[in-house]
Amino acid sequence: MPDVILDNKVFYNPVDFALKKIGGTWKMPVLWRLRIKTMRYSEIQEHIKHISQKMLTQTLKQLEADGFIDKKIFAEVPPRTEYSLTEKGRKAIEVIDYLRNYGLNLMLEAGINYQEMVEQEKRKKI
Amino acid sequence: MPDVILDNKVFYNPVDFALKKIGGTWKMPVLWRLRIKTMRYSEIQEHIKHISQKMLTQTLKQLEADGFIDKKIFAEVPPRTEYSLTEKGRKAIEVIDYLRNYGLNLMLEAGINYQEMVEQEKRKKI
DNA sequence: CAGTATCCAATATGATACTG
DNA sequence: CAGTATCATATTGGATACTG
Repeated sequence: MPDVILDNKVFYNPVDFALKKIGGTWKMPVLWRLRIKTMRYSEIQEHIKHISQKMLTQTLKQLEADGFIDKKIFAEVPPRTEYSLTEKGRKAIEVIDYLRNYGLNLMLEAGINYQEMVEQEKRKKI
Repeated sequence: MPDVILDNKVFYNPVDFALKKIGGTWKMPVLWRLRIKTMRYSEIQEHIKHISQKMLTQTLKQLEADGFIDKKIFAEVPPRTEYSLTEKGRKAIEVIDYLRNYGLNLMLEAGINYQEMVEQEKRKKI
């Protein structure tokens, strides 16, 4: 397999390329939240447990630069910014959905019923 | 999303779980090579450009521990070891194939015809 | 041949304080 | 509210030398 160089980065193969675009700890969680609706910065942060301001900002910046999301700034006080999926971002959702189902299967094989865990957490919050 | 803890590791979500099992730089390349046939250590190393001995050993060890590959040691001199996919490993190939196709599409959008690059490299070697 | 062991560099992520 | 800037830490990967 030949190496590919783009924007001064080296990609070893197509999977490496895909995962350098939407992989890492936070890109898929952010895209996944946006599949439902347009969200503002603080809203995304509230929805994703553990994510720091630094990583959220960095993740949003890269996803926008790579064309997966759109950013709309409203000239208001206090400022408001809204993020939404592009068509390219919506294609990525299919990949995330596929990977997510595979992950759920792997977890079941390991004896973890994740969907049930999610249900239990909902009940606690009510 | 609740966190999941298994073997002293924290997983944030199902995608995180899947990619901690078959993600990283080298696991998918190794699994992908084994989809064709059983291979020995040195054979895998020759097929995967850039991979170091350390990373190959570590990758094989983790894939075996997680049940994606089988390791068979032959009591010969010099020693011979063969690695092959398990049924779980063959399921992972489907995921890799999916991700690979997505990566090829992303590359095309970025103006990179990877399949053509692979063809050109073959011609050079002949 | 098929690994181990050790040390080092690069990158990814986190914590904290500050700002238009 | 939506960031930036800086410093610290953790994880990953690479280089090199050695071994049953």
